[in-house]
Formats: sequence, structure tokens, C-alpha cells
Amino acid sequence: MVNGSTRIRILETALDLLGTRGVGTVSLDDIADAVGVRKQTILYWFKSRSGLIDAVLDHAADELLVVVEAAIRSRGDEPLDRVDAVVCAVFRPVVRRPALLGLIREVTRLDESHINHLRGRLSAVVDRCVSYLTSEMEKGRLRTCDPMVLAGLLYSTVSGTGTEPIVLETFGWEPNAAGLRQVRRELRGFVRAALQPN
Amino acid sequence: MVNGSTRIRILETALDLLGTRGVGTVSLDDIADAVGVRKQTILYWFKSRSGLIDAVLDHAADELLVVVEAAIRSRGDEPLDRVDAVVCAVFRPVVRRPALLGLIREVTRLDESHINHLRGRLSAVVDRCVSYLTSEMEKGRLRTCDPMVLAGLLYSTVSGTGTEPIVLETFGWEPNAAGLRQVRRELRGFVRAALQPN
DNA sequence: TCACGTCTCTACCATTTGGTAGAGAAATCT
DNA sequence: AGATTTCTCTACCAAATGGTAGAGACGTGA
Repeated sequence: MVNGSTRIRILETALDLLGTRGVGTVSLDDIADAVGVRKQTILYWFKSRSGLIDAVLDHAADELLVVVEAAIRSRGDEPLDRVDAVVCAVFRPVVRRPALLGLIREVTRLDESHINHLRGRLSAVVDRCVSYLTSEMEKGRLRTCDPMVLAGLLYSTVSGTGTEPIVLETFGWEPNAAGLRQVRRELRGFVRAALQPN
Repeated sequence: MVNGSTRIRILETALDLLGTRGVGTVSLDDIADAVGVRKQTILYWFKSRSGLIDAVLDHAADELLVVVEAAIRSRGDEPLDRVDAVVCAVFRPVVRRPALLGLIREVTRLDESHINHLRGRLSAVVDRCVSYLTSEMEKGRLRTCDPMVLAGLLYSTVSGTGTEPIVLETFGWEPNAAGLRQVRRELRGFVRAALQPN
């Protein structure tokens, strides 16, 4: 069944292009060229540019949810280890698929319908993370603070790390694998130090 | 002298639009409409769209440099207070001018020449921050870690906070002044905890 | 008054955009 | 074999884009 194959290729390519170059600067022709088909092939599989974007957002959400869900379930009882695992999980796309967090960030540029679409997909995991942080704080096993704000801060730190390579090069960061490993190491230390119960 | 007034209005408006909606999704006509002139008036003041963008980047860099420079010089000797002051300084545009950090983030979408342009403007402050962190770490007054990476992490945290409002609403953040104050409070606590010398 | 620089306008252009119409190849079903 | 569905193509369109050409309004100095 050749079915699906083209559709998937379009989705993957669109995710990469939209995520790295921005929703506004990528045309259907750009995506079609990268896939190796004509624009009309894209419009056969997706009813419009907007429909394609929704599908790509879904695709991105799926990819992110899988790794985060796995990380939430992993490891032992110690909350610092567990937070660490989730941070590493969200950090993984920074290395392997820089476009992913970039695309999610792009949601700010889209209209209400796309926003709600993505929000619906992500809210479950977010809620889970927040309520986990809450319960561990109540037990005194994490530094006490606002868990929603903390979760958001953690996310924007990781997300910024992956989506502003150019700005961060100004800080002297090396945009290669070794540099990213170094960043991840420091980030984990940073988060651990920040969450240590008082 | 009416001179300059129109030019400045274009710069300010362009900064807001480009920063909030993204470089790719804002046309000269959009900017002209917002200013209340015709597109050709913009092209009288700036030789092309690309020239306008460079000028806007300069404008943004100026605005950011002023507040950061002031913060670096401020307050006493205690490094945690000083870092706190700089974080607050960079956080201020998040509240008063959300477009500013958004625009700087957009540099990732631009081409080499714009990138180098902005980098040249920002590198001095960045260097200053990094060498300050280095010297305080050597004195054992901050938790020891890689100062370049730390500076970058701090920046991406603040920047993410200001440029991903939509994503962060998913975390339950309130996008109003009170909500932002709360975020800033937590952020400062987070940074302080993370930098405490061991 | 006249010339000149400043500032904004209307009118236009080539290119690119998202999207439509519909035909042709090829597999699949009956 | 004939009919139908799946998939990709060429050809086109109206709208929007960045940019050019050039004229008109306006004040200022000689």
C-alpha cells in the first residue's frame, strides 16, 4: 500500500520546515519542493494550508507526548530524578528534531482555532506534570513554589534552548552535539539546584 | 523639525508588529496601515524591507542594552542581587514591550547578514555578563558551573516567558499584569535557588 | 518670487501566494 | 475486460507581495 507514505512524507517535511523557518515564511511550494512533489499533491492530501498546519500540529503533539509520557512513568520514587527524566525527555527533541519545539512555539503566531487545537492535545500532560509537582511539594520533597509557574518556567527554559540557537551562539554556545550535551548537563544541574527542598 | 518623527513612528510600529506576529507574516502594507501612512512612505525612509528590518533590530538592541547596562551597574556587591537585577531588567520588556524579545528571537528566521548585524550589537553586553559570572564563581560566591551556558539558560528562560504566552497559558498562566508579577517572583526565586553557592 | 530639499501621494509592475479545475496514469475490484 | 478508486500531474486564477516611477504639496532660504 503506497497509501499514507506520501501523506506522511509531507507531514514530516512540513514539520521540519514550519518548525525551523516559521509558519509565515514557508509556502506550500517550499514544502512540495522539499518533498519532491507538486503543490497540488499537498492539496490533495490536506484540504488547505490551514488543514495541513493542524495535521502537522497533531503530528508534533503526538511525537512530544510519547516521549514525555514515557519519562513521567520512568525511574524511581525520588522527585528530583523524575523531574530530571522529564526535562531530559523534552530536551531530546532539541537534539534530534529541533523543529519540534520550534513549531509548538509558532502557535503564538497562529489563530484561535489552531491554538485551541494544540492546547487540547497538550493539556492532559501538562495537568499531570503540574499535579505531580504539587503533591511532591506538599510532601516537602521539592522546594515549595507555584507548581504551574514552575512547570512553565521549566518548559520555556528547555524550549528556549532549542529554538534560539542563533541568539545562544552569541553567548558562545557551540551548536553541535557536544555543545548540546554540555548544555543539557548544565541545565540538569541548574534545575536540580533550583528544586532542592529547603 | 518634523523630520524623524515619521521615521520613528514607523520603527516603533514595525518593532511591535514584527516582534509579536513574526517577520514572515507582516507585510509592509500591514506596517503602513498601523502607522497610518502608505507603503511608499516606508520605502522613502528605508531603502527596502530588509533595510527596515535591520533598522528595527538596531532599535530593539538599543532598547534592550539601555536597561541591561543600567542593571549591571546597579546595586551592591552581592552577586545574587546583581544577577537578580539583570534578570528583572530583561524581564521588564516582557511586561512593557512583549514584542522586543519576540523580535530578537525572530533573528533565527533571518539570513546571515541580519544575524551578524544583531550579534555585533549584543556581544558586548553578553561578554560583560559572562565575565562577571566567571569572576564571581571563581571567588566562590556563586554555584560553580559553565558561565556561558548559565547566561544562555537565564536568557532563554526569560525570553521564553515573554515570547510563548500562548503555550504558557496551557500551563495555567494568567496573561495579565498580576500573573506576570507572579511569574517574575517565582522566576527570581528559581534563579536564586539555582545560583546559591554550595 | 523662485529654486530646492523634504515628505507623501497615486499608479503601476513582476512575482509569488493559496487555491480550483480537470485530465491522465495506475492499481483494484467485479 | 470494464468500471472505479487512488494518486499525481499541467494549466490556470485572483489576490497580495516587495518594489519602481514620478508627480504634487509643503516649508525654507536667497
